[in-house]
Amino acid sequence: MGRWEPDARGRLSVAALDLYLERGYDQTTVADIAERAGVTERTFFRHFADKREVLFDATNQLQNDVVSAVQSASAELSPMQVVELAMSEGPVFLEQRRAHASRRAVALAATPALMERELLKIYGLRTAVAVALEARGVDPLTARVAAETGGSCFSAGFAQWVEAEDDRTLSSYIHEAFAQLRLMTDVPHQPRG
Amino acid sequence: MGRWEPDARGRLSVAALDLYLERGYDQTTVADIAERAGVTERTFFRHFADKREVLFDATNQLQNDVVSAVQSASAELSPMQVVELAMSEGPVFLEQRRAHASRRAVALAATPALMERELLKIYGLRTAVAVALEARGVDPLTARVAAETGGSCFSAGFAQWVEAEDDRTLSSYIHEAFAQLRLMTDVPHQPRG
DNA sequence: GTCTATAGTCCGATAGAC
DNA sequence: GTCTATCGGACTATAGAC
Repeated sequence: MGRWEPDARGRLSVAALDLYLERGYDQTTVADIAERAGVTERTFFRHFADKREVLFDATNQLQNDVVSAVQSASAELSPMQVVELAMSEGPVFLEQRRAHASRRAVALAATPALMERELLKIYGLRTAVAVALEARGVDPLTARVAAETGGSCFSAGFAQWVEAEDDRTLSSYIHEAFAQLRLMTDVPHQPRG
Repeated sequence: MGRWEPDARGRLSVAALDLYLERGYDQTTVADIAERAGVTERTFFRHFADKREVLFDATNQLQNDVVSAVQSASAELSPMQVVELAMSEGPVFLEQRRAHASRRAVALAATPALMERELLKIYGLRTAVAVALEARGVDPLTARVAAETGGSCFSAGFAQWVEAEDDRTLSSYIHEAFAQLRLMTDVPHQPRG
């Protein structure tokens, strides 16, 4: 056993979310978070670049998993099918963390500064998916639109999952959003090739 | 003529973009911007809430115009058609400002802090469009997916417009993104209702 | 227009694990 | 010895309070 309690990073993340919910993001100082986690302010900034990043460890993992899913998807699938598969199978590790995701969503909805960071992360995810599609030989415009709209379906599904109080999986909500998108773009007035 | 040069707000916006491009966002202080605009630091914060907001006057106007277009669209159009119309006709005032939009895009791409704010604004736009669709009687999930994916097509089209060096309109790029989306979701393996 | 709190950076010091 | 995680203090700039 070392000089310090292990997992300072994890304690900082927990303390930060709790405090953001208890008293609000603006009313929480980095010193408050560090104190509750039993470390100093300086340690906080060695683990996290800023006061927002402390809530985004899982989001960073999400991007890795989704991109991996794109890369390992069958070559026979269309770009949109690849995106639907990756966006629904990549985040399986979140299925067991719905309560935490829900509390986190409350903090994000209450704080524009946190929502900004969330949106930047999702934007990074969309961009990474577009790059991964291009690496499969998909042309740039198709890759961009597939990644963008796929990200939209992920966001819409995720938002419904954290708000709902049933037992449905995140994956099922994401598939539902994709299905809704197919229905909506399949309107009678639109000509098809 | 008053005691001060008119349009301090406009001068601050121009000075900020120029400085962000010249020396970078992080290397530019609010004092620098105020000095170049011929006002005090205090005046900057009276016009803009923070150092990022100074680049987003046009984005705020964009939301108003797009929402108005949704509200005044024909009742016979499908939700997706309403969104395509609003997303392509709302931003007509940008057509004459491509050079500025392009310079601004360079600053955003180089600065995550500015990109965060841009994404928050676009998120606000999507949300406002979803609300406007619901006010037309569209069910919430349909409204959300339509607004999300419509926003994606706007972003994809806008990104291509600022990067391109041809004479095509922003509107045409946005329509192209919507057309691409229709093609992509219209794949043979997908069952249709 | 002045004052202040706090975010975030940079310098280095310390102590255990290997 | 090297590597890695902690801590201390000084410092600038943002942003809000008075």
